[in-house]
Amino acid sequence: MTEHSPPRHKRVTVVDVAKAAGVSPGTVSNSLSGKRKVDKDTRKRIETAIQELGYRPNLAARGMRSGRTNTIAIFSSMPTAVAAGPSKLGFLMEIAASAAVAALERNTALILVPPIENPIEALETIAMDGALVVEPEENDPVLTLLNRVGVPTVCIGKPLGAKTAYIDLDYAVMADMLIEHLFDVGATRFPLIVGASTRPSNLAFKEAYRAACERAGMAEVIIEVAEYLAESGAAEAVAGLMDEGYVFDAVLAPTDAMATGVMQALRRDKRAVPSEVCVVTRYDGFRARTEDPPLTALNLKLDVVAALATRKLAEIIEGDPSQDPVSGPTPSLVVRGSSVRT
Amino acid sequence: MTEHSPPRHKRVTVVDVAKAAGVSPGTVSNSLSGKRKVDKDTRKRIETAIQELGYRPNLAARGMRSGRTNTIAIFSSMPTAVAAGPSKLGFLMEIAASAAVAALERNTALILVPPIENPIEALETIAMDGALVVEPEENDPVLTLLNRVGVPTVCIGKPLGAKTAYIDLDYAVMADMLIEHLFDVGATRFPLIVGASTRPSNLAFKEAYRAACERAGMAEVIIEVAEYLAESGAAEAVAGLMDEGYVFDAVLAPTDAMATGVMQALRRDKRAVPSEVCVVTRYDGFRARTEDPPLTALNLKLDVVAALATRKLAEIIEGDPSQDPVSGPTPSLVVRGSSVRT
DNA sequence: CGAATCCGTTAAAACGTTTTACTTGATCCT
DNA sequence: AGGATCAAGTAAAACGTTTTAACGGATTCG
Repeated sequence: MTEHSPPRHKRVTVVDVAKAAGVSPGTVSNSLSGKRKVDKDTRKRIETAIQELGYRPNLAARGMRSGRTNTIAIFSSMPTAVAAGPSKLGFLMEIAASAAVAALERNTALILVPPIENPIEALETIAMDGALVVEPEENDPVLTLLNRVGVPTVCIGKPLGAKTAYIDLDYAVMADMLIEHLFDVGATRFPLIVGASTRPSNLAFKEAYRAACERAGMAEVIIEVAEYLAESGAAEAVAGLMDEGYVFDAVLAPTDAMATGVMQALRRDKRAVPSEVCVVTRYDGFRARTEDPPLTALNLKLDVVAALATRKLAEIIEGDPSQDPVSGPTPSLVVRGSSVRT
Repeated sequence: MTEHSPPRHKRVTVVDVAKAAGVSPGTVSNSLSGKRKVDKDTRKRIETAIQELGYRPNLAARGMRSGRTNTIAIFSSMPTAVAAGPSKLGFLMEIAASAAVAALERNTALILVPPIENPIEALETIAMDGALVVEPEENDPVLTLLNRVGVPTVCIGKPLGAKTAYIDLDYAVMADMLIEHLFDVGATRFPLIVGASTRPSNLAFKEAYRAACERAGMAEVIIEVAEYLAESGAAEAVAGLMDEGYVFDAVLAPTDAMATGVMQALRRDKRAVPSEVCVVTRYDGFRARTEDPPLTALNLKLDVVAALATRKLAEIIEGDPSQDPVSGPTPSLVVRGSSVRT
């Protein structure tokens, strides 16, 4: 267009290909999409014409005609997460990365949508067939907007205050796995250090922990820590416990940043991990792996979660009206040095 | 919209709006785009019609007509990075997150493209006006493909073996900042632990280190570590140095994973950081921040880098033929416990 | 043998915008 | 007053596909 030297090749279109192959554009389209039968021989001619001319379909045109954009968006609080520190970022990104792969396998592109003041504007800016929302908050504004506008949506983690298909991450099972493990390695008394918000995972952990205490006749010690000061908050909490003379032989700290804080506090008090105190956390991210000793955690199989979500979304886009939740994969326990003597 | 007994609302189009406002479709278009003057009064009527009908433009149609998709892609080796561990992932994602924001500010969506066996296929699947490539390798296949097909491209970090616009990350400056800092805090002898590949950053660090040795009359000790075993490789390297009786009071380990390895080795040998040995690294990511003590590093201002890259790409897409590199922001030193007594 | 079915193909209609080339009436100069 | 400029708007073409309805010819069926 604006080139001064290069004689801009006009775009090669399907009609050019059709001419070259001596057929009609419709046939080329059918050959490409496979929606209708086309003769072996003509298909070959079309194929070679495409090669020769270097034809590449115009996706916008295709999208307009078919009403599909072959694009899904993932709404993530990424930049927030960048600020919030790498563990949340890691979580989001592990999902985004896997979702991108899963989407591409379905010939779909994944758009990264950062959090925005005015999400409605994003919808007029970004073409999408559907949306993925990662761990929506209660009455998530983005989610309600998507619903209102009628964009097919799948949440990862159960949305509170909105009905939408979602991948069910069973926090209760996660909690039980970790708690069982602690009992298995001989723990008899341990507090739960948990986020103070009403986020579903927090609630589930509290409930599971209470039930376990009930069953085992263990004293209940739940400490709620404001989420935004996860690390230091947890460290203080544990330090407080020790000051009070509370005796414990393990700590259950589902949020990994809090687990890091717990480890700091223990180190400062010269409590050996795991010989004196075991520590376990939920998300097996960077923090868990690089602690010293590394932390026992759960493999949440986020790649599977992302793939499931992407598939479900594709189905809804295809017209499947079912809004039923899909259960996520069962996590597996990754036993590390923080809960077992090597 | 989402009704289950769906009396499927036909899409509201620009002609519906035009009818409602008593004008022609063209005028609606002009009003929306602002490309031509339209009367204050009519514009208002159009505005209200849009509100009333809930009109939302069909981006595919718009894209087809205008030849723009308002979409850029970021090619990243993300899943590879997931596998490679969180520091590389963090680096990529910090950039992706910021690029997403910068793009959205330009009414552009950012597509996350995972690495693929057959990148050519991605181009027929994903509509994009341009592409961002993060730290391309030498003769990067994706990059050459993009160039061949004529997709406007901006690299982050200088591409070797391809001419494309890029954001120049000045590794030499980074190296000098770290080296100067070490001298400033009194270091007199330190090795360089560096990746073995020909990646530009590795070369720049080696060169800067050599020059500094020359200037300061310091013995040159460069240890190259295979990148894929960054952490353990670096740990072994440092252990080896200590075994040989090499005396040093600091370590320059630009790759953060290697810095982590260095710290491990020092801990094992009971060398106190920073009192006996200072350690510095380049990327101020999660690793640097969570080491104990946390590592002195550089704030690379990746958000600025991403914004610059996005802007440059937009300019090229707009038709600016200049392929000149854009210099990235000057990093700033983040001094932490690993190089200074608190 | 005539009717029905099937197969591969095609011409033309759509998809929803933006842009181009024209209109129309008003305002401006000398 | 007569032409030129201008402002605001319009009708229609164009963008590159996919899809629909129709078509001729071959095959099958009764």
